[in-house]
Amino acid sequence: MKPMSNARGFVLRLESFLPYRLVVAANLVSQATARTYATKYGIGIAEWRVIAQLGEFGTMTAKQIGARSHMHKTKVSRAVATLTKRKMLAKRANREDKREAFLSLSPGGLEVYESIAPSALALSQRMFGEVSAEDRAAFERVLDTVTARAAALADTAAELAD
Amino acid sequence: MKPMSNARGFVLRLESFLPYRLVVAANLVSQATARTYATKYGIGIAEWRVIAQLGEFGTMTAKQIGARSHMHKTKVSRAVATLTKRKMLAKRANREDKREAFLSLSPGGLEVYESIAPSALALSQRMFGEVSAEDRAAFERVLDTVTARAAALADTAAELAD
DNA sequence: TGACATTGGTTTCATTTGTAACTACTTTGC
DNA sequence: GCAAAGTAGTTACAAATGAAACCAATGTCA
Repeated sequence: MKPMSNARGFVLRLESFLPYRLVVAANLVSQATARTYATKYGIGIAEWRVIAQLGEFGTMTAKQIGARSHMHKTKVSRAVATLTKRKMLAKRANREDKREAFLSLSPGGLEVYESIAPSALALSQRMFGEVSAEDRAAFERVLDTVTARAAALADTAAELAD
Repeated sequence: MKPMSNARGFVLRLESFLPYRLVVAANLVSQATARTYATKYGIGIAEWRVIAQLGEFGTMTAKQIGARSHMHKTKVSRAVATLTKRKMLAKRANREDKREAFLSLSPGGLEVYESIAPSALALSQRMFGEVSAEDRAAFERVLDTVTARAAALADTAAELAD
């Protein structure tokens, strides 16, 4: 199938359009990851992210989790709710500010973390293992700048939206 | 906030975990893009992708669009439906196979394409413009391998799921 | 020819998601 | 000390989404 050239002779090639390719790749990664977590551990991505944050930092408020993991606060709220229901989280009230609560992994949650984390690394290895160190470094640089730029753009676009 | 080390002394640092960073970056890009398209042209991402494909290739079936754009067939179906409702698409029956239909941009649809495409490029420029040519090349290489690997993994995970 | 499997595409249904409204609490400014 | 504004987190509601059932048409193969 050849790209046709249209009235203005202008063609946007999606195949080489970076934002598009980035999103497609991420969707596939996300899907593969989700499938693995779901089938092996019966847990969704949002839940896993909460566990991962708490596994890494020990104790956080829902707000902190949301900020660090770039998740919407309702998503965090629901993930926390289901994890609490499954006894994977410990909630401790904050005396100084009763609106928020300190969250951490329960022994059961820690167990899940300890068992998923290595398998997450293995999965990552399967996806990025072949990539050379230089390419990986470049990849990270690009991700950094793009993340920053896109975040800024998303904000300004959100303002324009009103 | 320092990462704590847990029982096994094992810590997964999400900040430097590539799949995670990839997905976060893509979400931001996707959000920025969606916001822009929505506010400026009143169109969603799925609809835009259909338009982009048809703008690039002229005439395709829904199935081809789905395959090329990595979209679920129901998503394509719905996007096509709303675009048809807005008179941006022309549907032509296939005599040889009455199940499928040939889709292409109507004059109105072409107009939309012609006006969004440059602005999409501009948006991409704003996000990737600062990236050096070498880094960009490396970035594309990594995207290629990761896309392939993740697609394979998503498939096998799907099989395991049953 | 005619049963059976397959395919392109749509629709139904349950789930997921984000927006907005809300509750409970805290901070600010007077 | 208190009204107004702001914040952490939850909930209600509507829109988006994917899995599976479905329909019509085509292919297969005996």
